[in-house]
Amino acid sequence: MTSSEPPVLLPEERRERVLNELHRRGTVRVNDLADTLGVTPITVRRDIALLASQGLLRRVHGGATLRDEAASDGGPAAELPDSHTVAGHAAAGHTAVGHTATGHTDGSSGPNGPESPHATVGMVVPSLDYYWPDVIRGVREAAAQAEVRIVLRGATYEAADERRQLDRLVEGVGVDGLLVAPTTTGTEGEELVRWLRSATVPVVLVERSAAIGPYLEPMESVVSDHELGAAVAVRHLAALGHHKVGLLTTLGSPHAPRIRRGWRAACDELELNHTEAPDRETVDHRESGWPATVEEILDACLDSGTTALLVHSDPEAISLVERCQERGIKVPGDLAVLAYDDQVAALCDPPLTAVRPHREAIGRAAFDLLMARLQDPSEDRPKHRVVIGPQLVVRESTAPPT
Amino acid sequence: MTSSEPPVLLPEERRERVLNELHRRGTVRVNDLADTLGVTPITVRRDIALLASQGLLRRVHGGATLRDEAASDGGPAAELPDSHTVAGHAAAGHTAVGHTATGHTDGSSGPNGPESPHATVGMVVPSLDYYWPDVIRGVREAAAQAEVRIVLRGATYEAADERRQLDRLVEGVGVDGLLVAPTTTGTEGEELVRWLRSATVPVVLVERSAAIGPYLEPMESVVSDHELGAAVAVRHLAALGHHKVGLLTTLGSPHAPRIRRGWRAACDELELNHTEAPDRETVDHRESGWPATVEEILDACLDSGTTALLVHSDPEAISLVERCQERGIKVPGDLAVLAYDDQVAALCDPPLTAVRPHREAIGRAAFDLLMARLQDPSEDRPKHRVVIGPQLVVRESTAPPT
DNA sequence: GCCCAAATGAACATAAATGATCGATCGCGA
DNA sequence: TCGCGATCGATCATTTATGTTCATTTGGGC
Repeated sequence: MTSSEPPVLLPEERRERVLNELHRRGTVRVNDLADTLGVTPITVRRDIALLASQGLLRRVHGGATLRDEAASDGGPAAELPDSHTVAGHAAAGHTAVGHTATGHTDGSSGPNGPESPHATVGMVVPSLDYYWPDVIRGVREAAAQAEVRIVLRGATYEAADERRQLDRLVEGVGVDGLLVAPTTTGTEGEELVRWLRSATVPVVLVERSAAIGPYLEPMESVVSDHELGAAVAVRHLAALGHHKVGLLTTLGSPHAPRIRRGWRAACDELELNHTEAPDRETVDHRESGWPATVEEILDACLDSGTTALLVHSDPEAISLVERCQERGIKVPGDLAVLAYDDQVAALCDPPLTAVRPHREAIGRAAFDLLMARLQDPSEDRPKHRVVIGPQLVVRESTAPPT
Repeated sequence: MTSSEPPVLLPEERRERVLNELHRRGTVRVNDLADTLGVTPITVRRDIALLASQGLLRRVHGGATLRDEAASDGGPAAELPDSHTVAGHAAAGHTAVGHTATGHTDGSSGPNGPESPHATVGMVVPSLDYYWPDVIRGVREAAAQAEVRIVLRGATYEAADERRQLDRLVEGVGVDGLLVAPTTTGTEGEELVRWLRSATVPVVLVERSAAIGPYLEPMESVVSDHELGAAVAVRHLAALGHHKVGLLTTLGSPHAPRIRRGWRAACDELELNHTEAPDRETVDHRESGWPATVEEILDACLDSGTTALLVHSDPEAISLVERCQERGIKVPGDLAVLAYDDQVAALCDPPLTAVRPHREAIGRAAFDLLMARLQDPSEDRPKHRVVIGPQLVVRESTAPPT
């Protein structure tokens, strides 16, 4: 939060943020928004009225809600084709037989599943732009096959926020299960994990893992094997003849520690002399400190004779490659660059070799795991964890050192 | 977590919750809701009245119920198709509870013909008595649901043998996929792994893992988390107050290294003084050297003041407990014994606390994984690995040290 | 510099939401 | 069937959100 900043937003931007907030939270209230956006309630109300007239949300007393529901069962409803939908992904391919997800987890009273023949699954991810859309797509595809409804919420990277979302999904929307990529660090993160553990519906962690209980048993989860991904990257570079492979990760990324571990293990195993190779955690490429950091790193590479660099997050890798070219460092001639994520790595000028966590498969596997759990919620079914191997996509930014 | 949260809900949200609660429970009471939602009963009543006027529920004295009959109320919704035909096998209790996985049934060929050749899956396990029958049962149950045929072969613990079995299954029987628990050690083991890697049909390893290819990518597998199992055992013993926890594993068991790793890690983490605690690998309890080994170990425990022992494989644990009693060492009074496997641990005289890898779940998961792979055999589907957490079954052989 | 239009805020009247009170009803057990 | 306690409904008071109208500010063209 910590708002109270009046950086004169364009009205358009402001409305955008209203929608954004709405899609994150599910509901917004006028006064909160007024506070957050630094305008008076009147203005917010006008914004909401405008957006409502465009059918982008539903006005209610005190704020606005996503306009679906309408009559949760009244009629076929189904009137909004838009809403949140990730475009593209035409070739769904898989015809496949659907699941039969009829998890009615209520367990008590309700004699027969009264409403909703199909389950509803809540999903909370830290952001709705980078990385997660593909995961979401995987979930959506699997859910569509199983005829399960997905209720998506984006959170900030703040545990308190996520906790609120989850509460609302379980208590308010009444989901049958949760797919969550929570913040697990910090005090609030721990509390969040505790909340998840005692949640009344099954939970599957996505790209996160956490251990709980008296014996630190892991929760059910689906994760990419980032250790392996980094190791594969290093082995690829080593096979090309590089002897020094540096690492650069973004501060605060939940994946960074695992990537670093894999990188280190592989370097050790292959006896690459990485003691002198750069190993840095940097700010995000949008931060002001980024350009200076890049310079430092490139200097460090040149000084130490490092000929290859594994860079976590495509944008940073691309930005770094651009800077290389400005400084006359040839990629891959002088410095092989390998991006970790493969979100946009292909779009770089020399297209970047990249490690790609298969985000879609992660979503799909997470959904499958949750369905299996809904089908057998008993304690007797042991905790399953699924680990998915990333893939190495070789492009042009890696080559033998010259 | 109910109640204790009056964070000004939007009226709309509140009504939504009322509906959710109603759908979940079948009935709601005014006072309960008032309590839960943090408003007065009057407000709840008004909400219910409103929702009733929309035909979303039926008012009754004291609360509301789902409106079952088509009451032809004057509301906008008139009547709704109440045909909630719960899809497929709904509750059905247990009895071969359905896994879901992605749609399986027929393998790669036909879309979903009810008839048509159902897939055939070959399965090779090292033995048909200890440990594996339960795994096989899990596979069989899952296969029965998917209407897939299982061709089972038991091999000895010799790689050459297994290789021959596999060849015959693929070439002769013509299976569509393989579930294998191969011997991965030794020269022939490596060769076997290489054979598996280049097999013409998808392979899922069961309780084994192996890395292959230029970048040592893991093969698809389903394994128990034996590290975790051992760690849980240690934590249990530590929680009881033991400060020295010994370990005893059987020579040649493929699980032993992982168990040892988990044991060591947990001991380190909990700062148990295991440097002096016995850590032994022994021959099988049927070997002639066994009795002498037991004596040695018991002596070592007594000498070092070790009060708890984790024993891999139930038979060894049972035999050891018998010998304890002969020597007058009380279990659990003088020595807490924890068996790893829980095959027959319950049958011991003081029934043994044990770590139980859920063998049936392993079989089921392996089958599901293979089916998912058959459905999408493309390289694009990344390698999945499933890790299943063992369960701790507390019985009478563990207690605080006296 | 002037004027227009969009955007915003202020003030005031209105509507909605909520809670309290009290008499009327309902449900259930004696 | 009677009676008692729990519920309910109607009305009123209070608080909060909204709609409307009018004034002020902002940003451009001309």
